[in-house]
Amino acid sequence: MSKQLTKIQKAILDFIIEMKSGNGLTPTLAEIAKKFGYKNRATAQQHLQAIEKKGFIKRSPKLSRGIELTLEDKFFIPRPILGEVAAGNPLTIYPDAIDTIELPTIAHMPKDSFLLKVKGDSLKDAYIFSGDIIIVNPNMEPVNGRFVAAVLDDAAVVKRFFKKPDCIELHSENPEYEPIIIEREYPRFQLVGVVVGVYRSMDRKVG
Amino acid sequence: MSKQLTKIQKAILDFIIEMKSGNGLTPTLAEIAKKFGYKNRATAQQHLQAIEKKGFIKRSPKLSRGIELTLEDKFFIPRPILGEVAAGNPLTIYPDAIDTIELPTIAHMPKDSFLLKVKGDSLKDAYIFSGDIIIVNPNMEPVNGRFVAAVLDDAAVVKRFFKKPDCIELHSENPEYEPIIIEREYPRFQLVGVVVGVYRSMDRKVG
DNA sequence: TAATTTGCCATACAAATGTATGGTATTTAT
DNA sequence: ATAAATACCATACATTTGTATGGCAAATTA
Repeated sequence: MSKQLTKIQKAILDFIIEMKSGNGLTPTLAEIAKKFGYKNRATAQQHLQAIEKKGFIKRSPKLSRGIELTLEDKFFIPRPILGEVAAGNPLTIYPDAIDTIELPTIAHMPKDSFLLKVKGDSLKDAYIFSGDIIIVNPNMEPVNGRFVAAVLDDAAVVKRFFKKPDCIELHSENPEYEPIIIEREYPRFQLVGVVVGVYRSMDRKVG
Repeated sequence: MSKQLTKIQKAILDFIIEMKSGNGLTPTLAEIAKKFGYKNRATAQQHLQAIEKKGFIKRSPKLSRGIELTLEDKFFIPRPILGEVAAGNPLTIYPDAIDTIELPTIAHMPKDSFLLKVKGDSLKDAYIFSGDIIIVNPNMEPVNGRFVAAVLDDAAVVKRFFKKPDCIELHSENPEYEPIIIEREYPRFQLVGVVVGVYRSMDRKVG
């Protein structure tokens, strides 16, 4: 493998990854320069040359936003995990990312969705296991029977959503857990989003 | 919802999606014009204006490659699945896509990776279930114990890989299935790639 | 029929973009 | 101690890019 990146080079690479993960666009030289307070694009350009020389990116000459992440050939882009959830024993959601998972680019998420890492086996009846990553979309209308992530008394849970005429019910897959019933105007409940997918990295031993 | 797209407008939108799915970059006006044989960018620009007016894209003014797919928040992008695999009863791999999966957002598909759809419950002991999508990386060196996809007598299988001094063994997770032993130079065996991840869309009812 | 939309052309322009070259100071390696 | 890499600056240039304007023929809609 090539040499290591310097601190600044790594920061720039992180910015590129962040941009790409965010809006899908790789930054231009000007955007990099602005982000890091450079007074001209040449500085950014020289950093990119160094990063490319070390093999972390590949640039298409003359192509705007033409930075390719060599990392992507390894298929993974690091993404922050916002918290851990357990359907049975809710865990606290952390304000900042508690961990980073490398999600394959193919499992890219809708712009404003986020990731939660499942802890414990309380979702195993839904075929979701400890260590799996769930993708949560906060801008999706929940439909009865779908899995949703919700915050309840400052803890995060993942359960099936059912809207009843006068309340909302959150069901566990495991019948041993009683459904949680949310009365109208329950102040300490907030729906976070709909679970749109599950991803499991296979580089660890499963089973 | 807005009006429908014309044939040409749809073709341009498809091209944008194709570009974004391919290298992650949304095309410039010049690239669209070139693709469709226009002699200037203005024509492409006018089509984009029409497409935007109908609500299918949103453009960031002055930003190069600044086309956003409005679809992103609402819909999912279809992607080809190259075949079906079942660890127990191998199925034939098809030359063309047999189906499509709807992956969240315009996922950037790494160039040489591909998807296989799992059929049957023979991988259930590995926590992979019927309907799950496995992501296969053909350019990765298999390590003992990892799951690999392989073609054996024109059928695809997914099994754990073990390299022994004089042969290769493919193990099922389910002990009822006998390990497949590949002698050296077995002509009808070809390793396809390493399973790097599993993705499960949650828009269907699981469990 | 008249009005609008569609689909293309040409030209023009300011801003953005990638690139090249040369310079300076500091840090790191040899 | 000398060389190389690092991290910034400044300036300059050809292309690329998004945008605007005007024109024209065909198809669609009112």
